[in-house]
Amino acid sequence: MSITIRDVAAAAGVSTATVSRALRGLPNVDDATREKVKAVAADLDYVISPSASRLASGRTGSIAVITPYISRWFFSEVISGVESILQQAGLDMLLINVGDYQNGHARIPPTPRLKRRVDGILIISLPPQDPDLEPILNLDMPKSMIGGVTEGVNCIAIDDFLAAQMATEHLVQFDHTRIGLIAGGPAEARFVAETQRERGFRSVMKQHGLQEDPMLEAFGRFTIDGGERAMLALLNQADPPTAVFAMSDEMAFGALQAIRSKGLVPGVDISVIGIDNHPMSGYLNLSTVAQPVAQLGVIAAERLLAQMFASSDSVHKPDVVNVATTLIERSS
Amino acid sequence: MSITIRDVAAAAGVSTATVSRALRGLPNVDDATREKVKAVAADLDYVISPSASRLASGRTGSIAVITPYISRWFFSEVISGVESILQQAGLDMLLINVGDYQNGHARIPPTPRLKRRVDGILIISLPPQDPDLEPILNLDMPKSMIGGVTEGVNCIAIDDFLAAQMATEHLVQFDHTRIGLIAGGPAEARFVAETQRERGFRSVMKQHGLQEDPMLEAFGRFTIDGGERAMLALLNQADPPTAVFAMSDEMAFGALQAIRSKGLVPGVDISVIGIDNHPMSGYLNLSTVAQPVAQLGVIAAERLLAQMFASSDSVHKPDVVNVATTLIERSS
DNA sequence: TCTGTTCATGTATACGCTTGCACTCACTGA
DNA sequence: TCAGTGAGTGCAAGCGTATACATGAACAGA
Repeated sequence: MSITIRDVAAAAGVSTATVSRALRGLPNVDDATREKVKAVAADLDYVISPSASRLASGRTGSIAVITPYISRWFFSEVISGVESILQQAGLDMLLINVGDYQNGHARIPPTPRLKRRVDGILIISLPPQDPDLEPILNLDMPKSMIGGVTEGVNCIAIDDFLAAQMATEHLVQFDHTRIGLIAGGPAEARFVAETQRERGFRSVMKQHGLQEDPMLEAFGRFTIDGGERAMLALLNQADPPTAVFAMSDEMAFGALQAIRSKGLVPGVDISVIGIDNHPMSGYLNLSTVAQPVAQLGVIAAERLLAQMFASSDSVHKPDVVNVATTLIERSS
Repeated sequence: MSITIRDVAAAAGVSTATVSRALRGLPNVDDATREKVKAVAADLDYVISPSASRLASGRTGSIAVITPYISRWFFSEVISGVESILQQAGLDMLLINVGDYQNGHARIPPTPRLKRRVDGILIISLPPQDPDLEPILNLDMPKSMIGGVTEGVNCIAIDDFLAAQMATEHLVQFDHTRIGLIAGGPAEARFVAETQRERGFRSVMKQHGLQEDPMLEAFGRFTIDGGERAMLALLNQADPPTAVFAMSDEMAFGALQAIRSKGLVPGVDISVIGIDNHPMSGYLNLSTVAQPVAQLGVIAAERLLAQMFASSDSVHKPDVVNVATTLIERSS
């Protein structure tokens, strides 16, 4: 019923081998032959059967993107960047949301879905303690990871340590001494980025001889709501902070809201700075450390492709790429 | 090198046919045999080769999700909803961004990527005039569409006409008479939703005998920036509106910003209402008509699955499902 | 006892392509 | 002239599974 490579071969008067080579752009095909085959294929509206091609060649032509969220801003931006590269390369993207169990669904281990199904894996910000992470890393195929520096894997991230330092330093330069921290969650459930940002924060505090007060630290779960609750908790203390570093802009948005709800003015009564440069940050006048989020996805995808198509003799050494961040000063 | 169904068959002392049936849960397999096969398969760490399975069965086990954007809030929410259902059903999601050319990439027609590659297609809000739409609709496989009511296709959407009426009515009830409209773009490049929302707006205006002034209408491209520019254009007129209906919350955010930048207070000097109930809307006190975005994706995916697994005798009639919306009154 | 039925299982082919290998032929340089 | 070369092409063997069909056993009913 559906037309196959044999139909094309017959119509073009060549063998199926030649059709296959002609359509895939392989060398050693006469130009005239190639054009004829292409014309016939187009005429017959023929498309290669991916299943057959994959089975015969052993290549799946698709790569898995593993992410804990799909719709959160950071992740959707990264995914968008990744997709643009994969589309150009003609690869399919298999998007796997491993965080879906957080929405009440049963957790489906992703490893079996990967084994014979993809040629490469791109991991977005999985925390090192994620139970799925190790089996994934053990799979023998090219990998690229965004945000979580891991031994032996091609990693790409901003320098979270530095970004946190920039943010904290910015607050210090306004002579703040009681500086609060809105982190994501407790240390035992953190992304690598969180840990680094905390370290950056503490290093600047220490450097300036500022006292770190556990009472000035709260968890915001990387959500707006969480940031608001965290900020309220900080504000409701006897001696609230005069400035706050939030590990993400979205948590900072919540913090701004909390501050206003107390009748205070961000940037006047309390300073707030985040990390991301979320599209809303400009409208909320939030100071932040900008990171090129979609670009992270683009670069990670490009490096994954480089691994996949690298000639085996060009020794591949996994390493870490850091992308630059920029301090953006606004009125908060 | 990699282990096949034959290895499992040999190890379990049965034929490959039995292994295939046992692992896929087909009937007419002895319980003891099935358990043994499963145990052996688990022991050997065997997973079915999707390529081979697809080739032999003719089913691809994956569905295409076609979208004009990935990272915009509405679309990422929908995609997230779709993914959760597909993951449960064990189907792969092939995400195709047909709007990528807007980012300067060459437009890659999606149709060839669909033909032998997927068992079903889920389309998110493609405008009817999109050149890719017709060839996609002509493909002979189950389809489900979100947001664009189209003949012969399973569609799911909110009642955009009604939603716009609710929004406009809300403004009218505050005795506004000069009501502006921030639409997405000009009529010749519109999503179906836009057209419906415009009709809803005009119907209420007409119903209350309010004059529609072309000078009170602007295009915001469904972005924050666009909304801001549109609102500024409206405000810079001799006789600016006293209230504005924006077709999306994100454009409304921009409008709020523009209003404040003119020293005016939203909800006091000028009322604004949007559609979506974006997560930021609460923080910006934006009145809006809420739509269950992720739910749209869930329902569309479920209905697509229903089509795919429907017995052929159960006559399938494509139709339109409307999801309820809710007016949310805030101070804007 | 015999036939018909159902269930459990095996046999063997088809799915549509890729690719190693062999072949032809024109062309080169000795 | 002839071996050597390399480009262009065809042949045919897989790739790993699904499934139509065949087989055999167990069992029921007459």
